[in-house]
Amino acid sequence: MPPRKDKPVNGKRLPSIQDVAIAADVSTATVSRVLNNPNLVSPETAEKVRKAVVQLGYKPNLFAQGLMTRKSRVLGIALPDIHGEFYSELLRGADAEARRRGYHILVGTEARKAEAQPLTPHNLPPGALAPGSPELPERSNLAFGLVDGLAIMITEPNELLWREARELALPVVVLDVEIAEPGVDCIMVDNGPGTKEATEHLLAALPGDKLYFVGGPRENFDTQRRGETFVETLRDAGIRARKDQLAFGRYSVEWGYLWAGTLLKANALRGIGVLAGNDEIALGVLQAAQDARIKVPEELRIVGYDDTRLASLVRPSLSSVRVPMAEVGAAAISTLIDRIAEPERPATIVRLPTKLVVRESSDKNAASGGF
Amino acid sequence: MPPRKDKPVNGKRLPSIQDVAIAADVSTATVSRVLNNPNLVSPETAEKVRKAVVQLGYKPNLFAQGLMTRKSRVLGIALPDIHGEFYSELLRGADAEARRRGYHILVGTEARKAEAQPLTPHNLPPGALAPGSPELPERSNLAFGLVDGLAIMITEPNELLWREARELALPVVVLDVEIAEPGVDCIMVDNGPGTKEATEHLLAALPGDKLYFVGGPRENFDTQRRGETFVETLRDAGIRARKDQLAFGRYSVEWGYLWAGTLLKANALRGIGVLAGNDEIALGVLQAAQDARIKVPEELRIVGYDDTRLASLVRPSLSSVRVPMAEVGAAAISTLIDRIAEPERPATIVRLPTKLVVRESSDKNAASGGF
DNA sequence: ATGAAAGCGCTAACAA
DNA sequence: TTGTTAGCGCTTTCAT
Repeated sequence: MPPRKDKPVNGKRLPSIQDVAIAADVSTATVSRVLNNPNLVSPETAEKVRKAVVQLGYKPNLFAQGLMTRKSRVLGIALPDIHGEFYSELLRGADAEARRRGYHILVGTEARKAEAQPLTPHNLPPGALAPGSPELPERSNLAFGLVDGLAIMITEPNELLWREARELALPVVVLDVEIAEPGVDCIMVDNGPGTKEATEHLLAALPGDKLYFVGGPRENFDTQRRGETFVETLRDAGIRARKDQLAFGRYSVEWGYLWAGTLLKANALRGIGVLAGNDEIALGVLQAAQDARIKVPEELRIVGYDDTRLASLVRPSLSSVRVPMAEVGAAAISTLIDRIAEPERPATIVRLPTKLVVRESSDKNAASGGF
Repeated sequence: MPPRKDKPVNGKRLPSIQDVAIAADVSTATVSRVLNNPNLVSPETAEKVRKAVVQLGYKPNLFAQGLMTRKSRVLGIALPDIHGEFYSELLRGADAEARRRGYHILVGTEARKAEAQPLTPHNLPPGALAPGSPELPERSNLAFGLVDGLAIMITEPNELLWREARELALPVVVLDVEIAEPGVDCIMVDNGPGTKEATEHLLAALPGDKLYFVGGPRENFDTQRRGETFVETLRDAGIRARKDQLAFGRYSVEWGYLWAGTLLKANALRGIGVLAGNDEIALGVLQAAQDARIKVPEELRIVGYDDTRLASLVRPSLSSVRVPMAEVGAAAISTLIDRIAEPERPATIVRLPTKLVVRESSDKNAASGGF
């Protein structure tokens, strides 16, 4: 066995499997076995090797390992933007599940704009998104090559992101949009139950024509689905929603405040009920009401969405539809790992339920605060 | 040249540098050069190669690349807990800076408990933390081997985490604690200015003996430093702080509410000023005041800390000391990348300033809201 | 300017 | 049970 050439890197050379093999007086194969398939090695040899491993402080080189096994135990997760409470919860759930199963998480923010060609949200026919244009070899923004799988969240039509992900020969799970492609699992928030519950909750106190849905961006899938369910629930109650009962804007306090302002001018903010697209919008409406001395919930009932920390911290506390973001993150990772283990299994769709949490902003008898 | 063995992985085999070389009718070395040192190759050859790269959709194998170069362009970041607005801001700043400089981020939550041996926060003598005990080869919780550098945030004494990081032959930058170790850069939040400013702001309206500091955990470095500066500022104003003017608990609304409750019982909540250890604590105090019909800011002045989104969204809006978390994250990444490029340069300490943002909770004339 | 060849550190047949 | 050997896909001398 020729002696290893000593090419020190960065000052100190880390011990390689060779060093361990020499120290333990065995072959590298045996060392490898001790680390990966201990049952193939006699207890005595294994012990010898382990001692050498500890003594030298040997850590397998993950690049070499990855080169051989094509596995890194790293999962990529691409979010539209890691801003705010919302995504941080998702990331938290994802990270917890990942570490539980011995994986690591590589985060990637998807900063690019949505592309010209919109992606149809529902039941996309397989192959419809097949690579068409010969893409330029631009440096990809996710370290795709290093990850064993990829979870991508698509909240708005974004063909480019999707295509890029699909061209990879990588297990992919998609969050927030249903893709009917074999082998692609989806994790969805089922906005239905929560939205229905919230709308009915408001209907219990107010006539259907006094109810408003104030959503986020019109392109946002969740806003779309929440708006639809809102309309359906009204219809089920015998009310056909007017166009002005649905509004779309942004997921921000400002937009909620603005929207409330326009109703205020028309003297129409009193005596109505509002289902907001998220908690920030709801808060904007709430603040506008407070500034106009309109009593919440007596004169104006408000229900937010997402049930972020904000909802339970403001006064009056905000009724809100709880969206289990941490669970979404965890489910994504869990599903991804399962698919890696079993690449050919049929695509699954996980649907996580939403649920109304009633607080003061829609019911003066609701328990205050949140603690 | 013997033909490559075709061992398809996961269905499809990705093109290797060999495939490109064959397609372009050059050697693999040339392909490599085109990708890494284009100036070493004639324009015509380069063009040929590029065409083949695009046509085959070739992406270099990052494991093989890492094995050779010992670089992955991935940076690890270990946070105590990725909960809440606070860390999500940090992560956001870090991710933005990382992608700006062509790196990716691997997140790792440090879930382990603080160890028995506490880590002295300031001016630790070099070598004091040298590896002493022969650690068990437990599976490390960060994919250390895959990252080019590591940013770790240490908010409380935690020798184990530190030692583990130091044993790696990895560039390390430490957040939130000063480590006097050669080659280790530190990113610090300079609590001084903001705390001083906030305390003086309160002193302008109230006598020093009516001021209280309600901190987070006693072990938390930031809470410690904020408390100290609070005391110093009072001293500079000629007031010697009583013990009961400093309180320590947790970084939560509940703790703030609780603390205010005890003062309330003693009928001592009116007419005082409170500097809270973070915004949640401040909010707890605020809510207690509201529940007790104590007017803020007229009868009770409150200043929070961190200036999270919460501060500008509650009513009355919360004065708060702004902590530039996104900048902290960005600085950590930036410093880390600089050190990777220049491993031997002297250790630097980056200090990011804090600054008081006055809102309604401490000054009734302050502009409302935040938008 | 280009190619041949030697590994980087590891795992996995295949032998023994 | 263990060792030998052949690569994984890439970069990088060293020749040419």
